[in-house]
Amino acid sequence: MRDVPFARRPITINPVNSPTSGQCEDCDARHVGLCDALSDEDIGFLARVAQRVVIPAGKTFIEEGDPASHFYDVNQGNVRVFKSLADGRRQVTGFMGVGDFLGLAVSAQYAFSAEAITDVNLCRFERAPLLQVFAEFPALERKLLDVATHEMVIAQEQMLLLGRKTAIERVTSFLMSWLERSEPFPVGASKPAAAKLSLPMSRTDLADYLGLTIETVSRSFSQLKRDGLIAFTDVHEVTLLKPQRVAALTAGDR
Amino acid sequence: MRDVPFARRPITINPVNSPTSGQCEDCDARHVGLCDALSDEDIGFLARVAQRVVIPAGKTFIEEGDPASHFYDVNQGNVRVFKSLADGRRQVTGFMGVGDFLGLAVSAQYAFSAEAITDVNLCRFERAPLLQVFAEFPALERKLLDVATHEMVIAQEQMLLLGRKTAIERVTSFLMSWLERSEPFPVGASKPAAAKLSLPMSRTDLADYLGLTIETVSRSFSQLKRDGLIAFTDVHEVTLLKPQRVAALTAGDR
DNA sequence: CGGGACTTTGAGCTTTCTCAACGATGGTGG
DNA sequence: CCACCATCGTTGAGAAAGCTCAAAGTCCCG
Repeated sequence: MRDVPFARRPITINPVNSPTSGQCEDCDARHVGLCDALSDEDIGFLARVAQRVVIPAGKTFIEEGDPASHFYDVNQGNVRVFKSLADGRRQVTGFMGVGDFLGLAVSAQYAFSAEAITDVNLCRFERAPLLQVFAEFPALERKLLDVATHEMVIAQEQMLLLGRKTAIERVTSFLMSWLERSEPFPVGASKPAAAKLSLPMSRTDLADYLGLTIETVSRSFSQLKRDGLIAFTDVHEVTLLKPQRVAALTAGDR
Repeated sequence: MRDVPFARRPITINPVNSPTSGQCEDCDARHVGLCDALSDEDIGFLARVAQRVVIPAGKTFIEEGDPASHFYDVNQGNVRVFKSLADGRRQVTGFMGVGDFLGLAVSAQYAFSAEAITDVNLCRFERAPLLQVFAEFPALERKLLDVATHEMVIAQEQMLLLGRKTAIERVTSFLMSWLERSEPFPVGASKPAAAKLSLPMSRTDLADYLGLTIETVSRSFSQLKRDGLIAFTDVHEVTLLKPQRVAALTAGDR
């Protein structure tokens, strides 16, 4: 399912948008991100202007420079957001998951591209109708400001990583932040034990996210393996054997 | 005036905050950024909760990790925003100027530090009162969302620079983006002639912004000088002799 | 079982960094 | 008013981290 190369599966659009909130009940993103700002009574007004969209793995659904006609909210799966240079160099600016909001743009064009890493379920919103809902529910706009602010904090952290950290620091920093995202609530456990993580993205994605080459990413992983800090069960599944020692290599903020 | 090293001049606070809009009339930031969202009639309600603050060059006025008690709006001068690692490595995440808004934070602590590059005039807002004004004037909150979104676009561009561009590309990219900021309205002139730019920040600031060392920044400038693309009248004043040829070196977006 | 895509490992190279010295500039005090 | 000193910026030479190129290994599917 994941990463079916050049899948020919078409984008699926579910046009059934009842004004009831029924369709949101079983959504993984119901209580995170934007949607969390609305009560069960109000969520229907947002759902009414939403289109459920399924994007097959590998598919580009936002193209840098294209008219910024839609907003997206991720319900399921993982997305890479990136910018490219004319000669093909690429910078992944973030990996988006459940509850993340995509497509914020001041200008009329998207400033970035977005591709499905895994098969992805999205809610797609047209610009104008969504802005109308915002006008009716200020809580949405406030939430969006929170989201944007939080993204800014993450972006600054990433600039620090890209501008000033070594390869090993970048890789371990990524592992720890990905761990945090995977386990929003690390219950108890002052001495965190081993943690298994799924890494849906390719080494290329990772390299382009960390400002490295795939070879350097691979060598960094190998070094961490040799040192007994991590172990791979699968290329896309890593276990942090010594999370604290991994964390110690991240060169965290002062 | 600029860069008085370790100035002992104290922070000046002007407590006179009349509820009239009078004090905003001659402010350089009146019609940019946040304040631009309010009419002359309404601006007084914002001014009422503002404190005018003067920060001497070199002074840190936001410290990473401190309680995020205030917001700031730059009225005059330049500010560097940065994050640091425990061992002193520093990443400047942005240079802020007139009309820029500072201090957005989701968490209770600032995620970054801010220092005055030149002497700086700020409007300082306490958290709670400002949020109240936001509640009364939704246009402010919307504007803030625009601002945050725009900052996100700039941050993504900077990640691309830090992760994927060469030294010369970083320096020329910086020059062109600084040029854009200095001349928000490049009237006419399809063939832009030479443009003189003020670079208030130090080479260290620049290096920490571009993810380079000061030596590499210096060498890049020297190369551009040798090639006849730029010329320095002063260390902090550069003239782009061939803006288009400089632009050609930036490896812009595809 | 074979082929293609992805990942890992190795060897040599390039860009940028580090260390060092020199030069310029501006503020201060004699 | 000028000389000195501290700070900042420039230039050079050698070192190193990470990149490029190459080849071998792995895994998933058909």
